[in-house]
Amino acid sequence: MKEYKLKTFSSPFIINYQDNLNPEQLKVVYEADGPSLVLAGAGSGKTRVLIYRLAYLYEKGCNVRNILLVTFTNKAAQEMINRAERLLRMSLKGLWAGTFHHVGNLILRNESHLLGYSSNFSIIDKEDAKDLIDDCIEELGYKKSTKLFPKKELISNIWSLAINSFKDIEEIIIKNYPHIEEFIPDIKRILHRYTEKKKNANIMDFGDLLLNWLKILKIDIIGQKYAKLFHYILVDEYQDTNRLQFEILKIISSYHKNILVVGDDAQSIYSFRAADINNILDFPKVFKGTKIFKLRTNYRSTPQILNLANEIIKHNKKQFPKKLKAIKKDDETPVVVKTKDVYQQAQFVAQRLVELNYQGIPLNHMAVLFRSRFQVLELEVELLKRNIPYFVRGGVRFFEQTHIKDILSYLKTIINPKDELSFKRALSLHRGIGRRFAHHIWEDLRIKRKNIQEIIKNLPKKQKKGFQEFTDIIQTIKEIKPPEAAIREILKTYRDYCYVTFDNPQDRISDLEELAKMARSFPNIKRFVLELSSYEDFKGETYFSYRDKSQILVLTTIHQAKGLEWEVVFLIGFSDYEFPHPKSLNSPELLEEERRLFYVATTRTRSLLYITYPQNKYTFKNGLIISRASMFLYELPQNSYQEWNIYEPDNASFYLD
DNA sequence: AGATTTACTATTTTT
DNA sequence: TAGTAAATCT
Repeated sequence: MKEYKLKTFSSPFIINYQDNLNPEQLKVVYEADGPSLVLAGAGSGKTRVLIYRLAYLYEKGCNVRNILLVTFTNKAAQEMINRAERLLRMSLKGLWAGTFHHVGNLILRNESHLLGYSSNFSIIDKEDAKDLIDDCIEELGYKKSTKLFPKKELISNIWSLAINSFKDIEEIIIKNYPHIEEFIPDIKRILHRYTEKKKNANIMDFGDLLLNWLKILKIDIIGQKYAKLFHYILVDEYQDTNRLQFEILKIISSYHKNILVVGDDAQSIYSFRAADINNILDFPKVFKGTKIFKLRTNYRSTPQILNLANEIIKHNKKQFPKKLKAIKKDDETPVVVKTKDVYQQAQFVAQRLVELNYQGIPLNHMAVLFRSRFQVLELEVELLKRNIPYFVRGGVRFFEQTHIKDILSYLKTIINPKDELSFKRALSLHRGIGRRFAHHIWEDLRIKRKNIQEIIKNLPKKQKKGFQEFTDIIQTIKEIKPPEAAIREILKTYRDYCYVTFDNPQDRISDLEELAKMARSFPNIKRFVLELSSYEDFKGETYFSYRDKSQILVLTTIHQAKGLEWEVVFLIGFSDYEFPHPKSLNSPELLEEERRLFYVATTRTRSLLYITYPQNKYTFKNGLIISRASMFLYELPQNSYQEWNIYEPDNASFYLD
């Protein structure tokens, strides 16, 4: 009898790889088995390659549950999955995808008991981490006013740098913060206490998500389990990974060895967060038998833009040398504009924006990039004056706002009763109870194991009322299943708190209404709280979603412009003293990173690039300084850019107010 | 506990 | 200048 085998998948559409990818890209899609390093220049379609590779693996019959896709943001992962699904006309549900933190979180929920954590551990953000460290400092009896005693923020930074770079605390301090060397033993004690406290409270910070992930992978059976699980591992933006992430990758790729990393060493710009450019430079050395692929065709930019970019990056020593080829037609040479001061710079940008918009380029095809946030302030004023709708990327994140965190702290207390931080936070929102009392009550309740009635009995009148109010809320919402109802219950009292505390209570309350609606799609409080961390979409950005996106101009830091592109780009504040950042001047490594930053900025451009710098600049420290263009400009050949001068009409005074 | 004053220090930021 | 952390006052 003849056997007829049905395919395990069936897609009625055949993906046409050949017509949609160039030979360089095709090679990656078909041949990137085993350790593979794809060096993808800016605008060379690296994301597209990953998407097709994903589709290809799926078509080959690989179960999506055996594929891991790691990206820089969760949003990026979502977008890639959407595109791959459109390609396949299939759902890729079950695929492991997201940031390292996200995947670590998912895995730790199943395995954390191995480290003495329970699966409902809470995650704290940087602000919370700072507060917890502050508690430790006080607990250990340090006087914060001691001269030079490191601030809580610094200690928290040291912690995260140490973890992510896989170095010890001492080394980090000596290298990055030599001025507090004398406090090394103290910092070690504080961080030791910090670690203990987190464990007792069943909470992890962002660093722990990676560190603990690695810890459980180091347990032989667990390491084997995940190494066997992930048949294929795909990593995007590999140039911005750090040492800790690298160690994780080493273990989980050790069985099937199909690890494909994609990145551009010229775009590594996150060293301040322990990203290590050596990860990409050393990849072939560490992963034996690495195939190296190069994507050298640039689809994004005109030859003029690309020429400039090539000229910029040429001056970096530490890199894989490569030259990008443009396929676009010739267009305008990049423009460098010298302006009198920041106000004239703002005027220029605004006027040029309007002109280009009038010529038919929609506002959302243009962007203004800058090195540091303060550089954009004057432009914002100018845009407001001219009624040009704009949007500054990366404001405070939705879930990091005080009022959102306040409400969540009640829910977190219920899910994780050990969570000291959330308990104290929620409790101290009630009249009469501050930091100190919250701490006392916590100790009585959890450490001395007194019961609630007993505690209430011994409290002063004022505090008694506050604590009673708090316990009532907790009792009530414990009975409530749907998270939406629980939030509304908390809001009954929190609403008043908003009016007393904030100067924009209405805004805050409507945010919270929004949060309640968001909670609607979750069956219970636990699911809501635990899954929030992957809710990347709910950022400040969504606020603007009701507006017509095509009519909004984006203002963004260069860092946040990663992976994006626009028809027209304005790079402002390109003056000496500001770009490169003065602090990078005496370190060759940092200086190279600043140059890469310049490279990233220019390569966001599809066709028109305006680089502007103000000559006169007021600083708080030195008063007026006269500045040249950035030192990076003088490294470039004259013909790679054109210079514009600004003329102001003599009777300009009528224009001023 | 909560309000007010004083002192200090100015990148970039994801989860 | 502004925004925050720490100290001091009520």
